[in-house]
Amino acid sequence: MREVEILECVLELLGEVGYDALTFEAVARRAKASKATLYRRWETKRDMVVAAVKAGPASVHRAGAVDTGSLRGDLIALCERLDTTMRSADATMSLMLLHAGLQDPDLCRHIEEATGPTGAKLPASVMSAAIGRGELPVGARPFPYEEIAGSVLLLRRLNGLPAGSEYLGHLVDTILIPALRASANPEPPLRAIFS
Amino acid sequence: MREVEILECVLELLGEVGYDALTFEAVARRAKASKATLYRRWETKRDMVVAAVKAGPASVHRAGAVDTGSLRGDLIALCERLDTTMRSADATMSLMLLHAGLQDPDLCRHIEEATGPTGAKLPASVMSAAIGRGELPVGARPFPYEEIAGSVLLLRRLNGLPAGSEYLGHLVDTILIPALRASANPEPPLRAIFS
Amino acid sequence: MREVEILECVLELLGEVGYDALTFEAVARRAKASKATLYRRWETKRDMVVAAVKAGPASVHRAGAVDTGSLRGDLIALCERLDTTMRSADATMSLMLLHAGLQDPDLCRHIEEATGPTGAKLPASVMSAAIGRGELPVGARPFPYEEIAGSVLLLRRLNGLPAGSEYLGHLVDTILIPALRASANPEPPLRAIFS
Amino acid sequence: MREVEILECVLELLGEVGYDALTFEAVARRAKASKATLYRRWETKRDMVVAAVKAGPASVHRAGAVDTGSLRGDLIALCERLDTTMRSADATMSLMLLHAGLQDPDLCRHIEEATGPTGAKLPASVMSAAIGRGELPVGARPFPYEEIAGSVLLLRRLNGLPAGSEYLGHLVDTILIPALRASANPEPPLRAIFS
DNA sequence: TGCTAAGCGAGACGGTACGTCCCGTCTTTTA
DNA sequence: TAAAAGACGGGACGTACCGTCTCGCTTAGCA
Repeated sequence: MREVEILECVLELLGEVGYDALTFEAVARRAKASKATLYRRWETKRDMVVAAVKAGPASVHRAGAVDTGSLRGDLIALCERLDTTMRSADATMSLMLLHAGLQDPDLCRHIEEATGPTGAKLPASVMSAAIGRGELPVGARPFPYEEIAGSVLLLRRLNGLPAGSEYLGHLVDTILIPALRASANPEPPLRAIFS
Repeated sequence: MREVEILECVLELLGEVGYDALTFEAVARRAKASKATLYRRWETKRDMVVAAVKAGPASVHRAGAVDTGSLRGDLIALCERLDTTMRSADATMSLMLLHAGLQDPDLCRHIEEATGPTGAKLPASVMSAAIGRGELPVGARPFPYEEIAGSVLLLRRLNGLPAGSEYLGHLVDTILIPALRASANPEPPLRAIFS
Repeated sequence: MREVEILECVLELLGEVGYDALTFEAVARRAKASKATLYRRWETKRDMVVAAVKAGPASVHRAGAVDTGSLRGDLIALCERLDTTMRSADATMSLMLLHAGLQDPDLCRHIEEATGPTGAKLPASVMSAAIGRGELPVGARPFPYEEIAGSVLLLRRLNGLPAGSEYLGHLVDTILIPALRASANPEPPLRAIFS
Repeated sequence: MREVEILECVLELLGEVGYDALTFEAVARRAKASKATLYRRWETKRDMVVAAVKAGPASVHRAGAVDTGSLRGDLIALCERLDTTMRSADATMSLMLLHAGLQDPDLCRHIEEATGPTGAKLPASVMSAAIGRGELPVGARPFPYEEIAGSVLLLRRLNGLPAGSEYLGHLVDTILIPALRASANPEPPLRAIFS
């Protein structure tokens, strides 16, 4: 179908020139399509790119499971993988996908499916291993990791700040692990603890 | 000096049409300046906007101190203020400033000075009050808040996700407070706790 | 068709501001056309103007035939008409048309057709009348007039020199009439005459 | 003096890029002069170029006298020299100099002095030789040649038309020689001749 | 000897036009 | 009969000159 060929061109061009420099004109040229044909299908550049990403083939870099033997090590490994994922695309692309994707659960899912374990999710295997080791209480939930890690690393990436092992260690120790530990019984009455 | 007048126009236009739609042409028209004059000073739109923000007057919306009587309330109030700050500019603006600014400590400081208490910092008064109330241990440090709150809220803002009181409560309870509590003596040996 | 409207504007502007001051921008403004539309059709200003002149309607100032009763009078009248024609356009226009036109027989013919009897040609009626009066020998040919008159008058015009009746009389008496008379039997053996 | 250096740059640039493409900016750059300095001296580009040509050194290509043994041969040789002279400069330069120069007798003389025998004048030696041979009557005057040759050849040059020996022969035979012969006793009553 | 004033370079300035590119809409042609 | 091909008005891009102007910095000459 025509649409598929067009979207392949979109992805090619995205890779070559980035999101900002991608134009309808160039897509039409590359796909030997009429601009009218493009506009008939997608109202905006964003729509077109989103469609292209949705249609894109699952990028098969399925990495293996994470298991370093400790929660701390696992979390750092996951963060590193996530950071790698982010730095592999260009900044605008990352941003565009985030900007577009998280408004669109559909696309969000497509990206996850397409890109495999990105480090944005905290795998159940890591959780259960940590609980088994006694590092996390039974009932701990992945929310803190998933809410925090992506945001913090993306912004550091956008801002050109490093996310080296020192920083990641600090992040894991002072934020992620305390929050994960507390996630089993959320919102305990504060008084109770210190009384 | 000519530069000041031009930058005022830049800020006006930024407010009116946003970053993406801001053009050299429009700035030149508004400032009754030649395009050559603009290009002589700033190579790119980003440079020009950054200069405008740096030069911009302190935006006097100095809000009062936060003191709701509880750490939880204070944190939620700070997050709300931060969210408001972010939503006051348009998305691309926020992003641009972040993208530009955090690479440039100068600009970073300028923004903070210009915009007053944005909610991006955890005021010492809030910390000490919480410690006085026994909500936080002596020695607690603001790092978790400052590292997390900005990132998470900005991304939610960029993604059009709500940051209502329900969400903020959850964020505060499951992430911020546990992490702040743990910040006094970071990296305790994990075993020690659960043994 | 769009092209015709545009070329009309070109001719208008040519008349108003002259060739040198004519710009693509102004044509686009006047014709409410995009500059791209102009550049798509004509690579250079000269091309555009040449096209406009080619397309231009026959300028209806068809003057009547010349017949003053003597060859001398007719020739002076023709020169005056030619001079008037030349001075009606601005210098650069004249030059441009000559420069462009005479390299392009097509355009050359178009100009002649468009502008009617310009005085650049020696009408057959003038020739035959002169022959009838005995002022020219049978077999006289218009070449000397046509080769000379245009060149000389154009250059005087370009150089701002006058071409008044005194000058024209001189030109006719000392150059045109002798040459026309000699044109019947060209290249007579020189000796024969003075022997 | 500063002016001399500047005018040298003008001549250099004239030679390199031609008249049309010559700009005040470029002259200022090359001469390391301020634009104000240029404008203080010359109001227009034409003025500046004219000044440069006036100041330019005499170009010493003084060619020898012409003497082929016949008037016809001499005239053709002179025309060829004139044509060569014209084709040595670029079209716009020729035109500019003519346009500027012939309005300005000063410059006109400067050009003649600077460029030596250009073929634009009919040397007295050629005239007297022709009279001696009986090819021209006593009292013949050079006006027809000088008025005609320059104009006709310049226009052919501007129009890219050839001025080969065939054409020159025709020009000499049908126009120049008859007119020169008639120049001794101008304006004979026409009737007288054919009666 | 010290001061003043002219001339200079440097280049900023508001403008205008350049020629290119892309936008989003539209007709016209081809298969 | 839908798609390609691409013309169209619009408008921003970044560059180059225009002609005017204000700066300091020489560098005299005059005091």
